Amino acid sequence: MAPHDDLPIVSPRKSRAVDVAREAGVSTATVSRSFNEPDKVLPKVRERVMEAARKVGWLPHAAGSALARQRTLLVGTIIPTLRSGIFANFVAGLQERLGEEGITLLVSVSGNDPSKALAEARVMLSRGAEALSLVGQAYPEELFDLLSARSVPHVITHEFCGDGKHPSVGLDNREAFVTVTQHLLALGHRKFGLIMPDPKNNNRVAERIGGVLETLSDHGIAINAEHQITGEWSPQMGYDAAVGILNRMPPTAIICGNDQIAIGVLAAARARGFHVPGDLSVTGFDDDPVSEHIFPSLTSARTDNTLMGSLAAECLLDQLAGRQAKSQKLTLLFAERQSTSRPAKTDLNLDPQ
Amino acid sequence: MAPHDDLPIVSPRKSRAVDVAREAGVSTATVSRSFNEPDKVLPKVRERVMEAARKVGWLPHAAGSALARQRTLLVGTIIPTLRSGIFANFVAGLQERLGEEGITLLVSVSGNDPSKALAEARVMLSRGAEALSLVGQAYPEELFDLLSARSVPHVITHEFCGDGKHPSVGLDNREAFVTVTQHLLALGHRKFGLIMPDPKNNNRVAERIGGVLETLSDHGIAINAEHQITGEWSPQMGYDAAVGILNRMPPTAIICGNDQIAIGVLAAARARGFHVPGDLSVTGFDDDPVSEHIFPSLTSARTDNTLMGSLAAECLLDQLAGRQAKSQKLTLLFAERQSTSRPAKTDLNLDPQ
DNA sequence: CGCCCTGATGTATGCGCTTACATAATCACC
DNA sequence: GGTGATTATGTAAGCGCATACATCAGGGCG
Repeated sequence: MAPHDDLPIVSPRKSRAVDVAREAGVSTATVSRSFNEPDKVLPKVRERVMEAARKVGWLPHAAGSALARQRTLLVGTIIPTLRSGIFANFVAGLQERLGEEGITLLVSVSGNDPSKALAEARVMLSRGAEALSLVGQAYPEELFDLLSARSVPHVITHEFCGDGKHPSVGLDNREAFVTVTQHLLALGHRKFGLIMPDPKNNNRVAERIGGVLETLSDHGIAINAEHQITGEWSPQMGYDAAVGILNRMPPTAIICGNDQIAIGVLAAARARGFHVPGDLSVTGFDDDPVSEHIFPSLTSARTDNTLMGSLAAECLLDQLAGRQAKSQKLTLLFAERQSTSRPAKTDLNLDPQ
Repeated sequence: MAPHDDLPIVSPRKSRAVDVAREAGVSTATVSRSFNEPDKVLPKVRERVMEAARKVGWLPHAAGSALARQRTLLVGTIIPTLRSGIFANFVAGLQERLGEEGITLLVSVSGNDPSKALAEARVMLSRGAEALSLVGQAYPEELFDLLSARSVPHVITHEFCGDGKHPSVGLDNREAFVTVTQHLLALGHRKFGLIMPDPKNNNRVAERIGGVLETLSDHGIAINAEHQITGEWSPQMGYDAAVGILNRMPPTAIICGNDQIAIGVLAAARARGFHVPGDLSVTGFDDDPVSEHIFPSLTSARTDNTLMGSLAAECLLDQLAGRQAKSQKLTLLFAERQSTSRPAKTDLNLDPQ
């Protein structure tokens, strides 16, 4: 036997459509049709093909298919991080909806770094992503140029952009924090602390901070500089920030950028002997599943991130199908709980009402 | 001008390597080399190529590349859900490490459904995944057949399999809950409640339950059937389960499958007037970042899931490079906090020590 | 000055699949 | 039973890229 006989001794080369075709006694065209347009092939033949495919262990290879069909059935999403329920739920919603259409989702994380996001976008386009979902709009212009040059459908999420420059699905972040702030104002608070994530490269957070400050300013209230803290968020960061804030001239309410921070604040209040909500009201955001069950339970607000994911998917699917993209403004779900109440003493509260 | 002139009026077809080649006055081979083996091409020429690529907006198309190169640089992971910090962190770790090697991660969720997992695995192989990361081993034999038939490297995570049937990276789940149980036994508890996720199709949870029951049994202790509850976990489930358990003949300690459940249990205890840890000790698992900051802070244990992700990546990279795969048993990080203490009254505690 | 070697580039084939088109087979109907 | 319509299948040409091999240009050296 010649040594170059094509006996698959060493590495049994992965099978290809032609192997299935041979096995089933048909042409590769029929194999392809059996999988992609089953009703264009005689049931008897189709079954023979399926059986042959099973026998030789064949799975169609997407690369070949993508090339021939000019269609990858790939969609990409770029998110700041997976380490947050917000984005994890969002991705889950996105993936579930896209999966229903046989589309595979490519996920990549940019850590809120615009240039990393641009690089990731390049990778995704190179991989053949047919559409992209982006969190916010804080990206280099070049990214959008890339998309429009190739007319790649995209959607901005976690942010509702009224201007309509891009289709978007998300919350009005400013409005959301206006709501939170007004809740506290209505309870009678006049002296505030604010602990937020870093607004750098994060327009959503910037909007939220803007919403708080503007609303307070409308009521003639300013936040003392040392009562306003931003940074890399975590419960510990909330704790540390709150300790600083409560140290001197403490406010009667602290608005937190999310529940993780707020839970740290609650711990700090406890450690410093502040009673919540008697001495201090605290609000979170995102409404973590545990926030309802901790003590004191946390006043918070959220939007349905899974829904946001599926709406984003819908928006991309619409565009891929040549339909008009719908932007959607999601509603805020506000949950008032034990961590907020009227301030115990009204201090210098001169509000004439 | 003839109407069929190749003027890109309507749809400016995405550019291909040949367009770049023409623009730069070289062949497609040189274009390819400029991108993949830059030092095999004269700097002057390479720059000309890069400039041309920029000009015509060309990105290499992965499908063509994959086909020609017989290499997709794609790796897949199948996880039960993204809606859990455990898996989100794991995926993040996995992706970070693979990304360093220029490998794109394909993520899909199976919801602990073995047949869904099999389907997802098929999709991933079809997409050209060169290796797979799987949570646990509770999959149809067919899935592993698929992998071994094509000799696709894989790794089992979130579970350490001593048997060495598959490379694995994870915790010894039984041992972990033995540790938790022994902690409570050492404190003097003799009457236990157990609230766990559903062990169906989830060997990790089954092992954990086994670890608890076996350890107790070694001490001659059995858990009352109505003090042992499993189900779809959430803080609310923990709350409901605990209300049931605390209703009659309450135990002095409740072991929970994770922190979310435990936080629900804490809420139930509060609602029923049980003081934690005086009247009731509670343990969680996974050590959620908030668990240290809530009141009472929660005794919990965890493993480093991001590390697990990067070790899993390493294991796959080793196999892809033809090196030996290393299984790794991760260490348990146990955190004793306020939610556990000696039981207030020793009840019927007859332990002679 | 010619030879050979090295390094840069080009030519052309094939990766695995889909699909337009060609062909063959079947059927209805007069 | 012949004709045209209809349906089932086959043939073959790419999809965009990488790369083995061929070619060509220099350069070193005798």
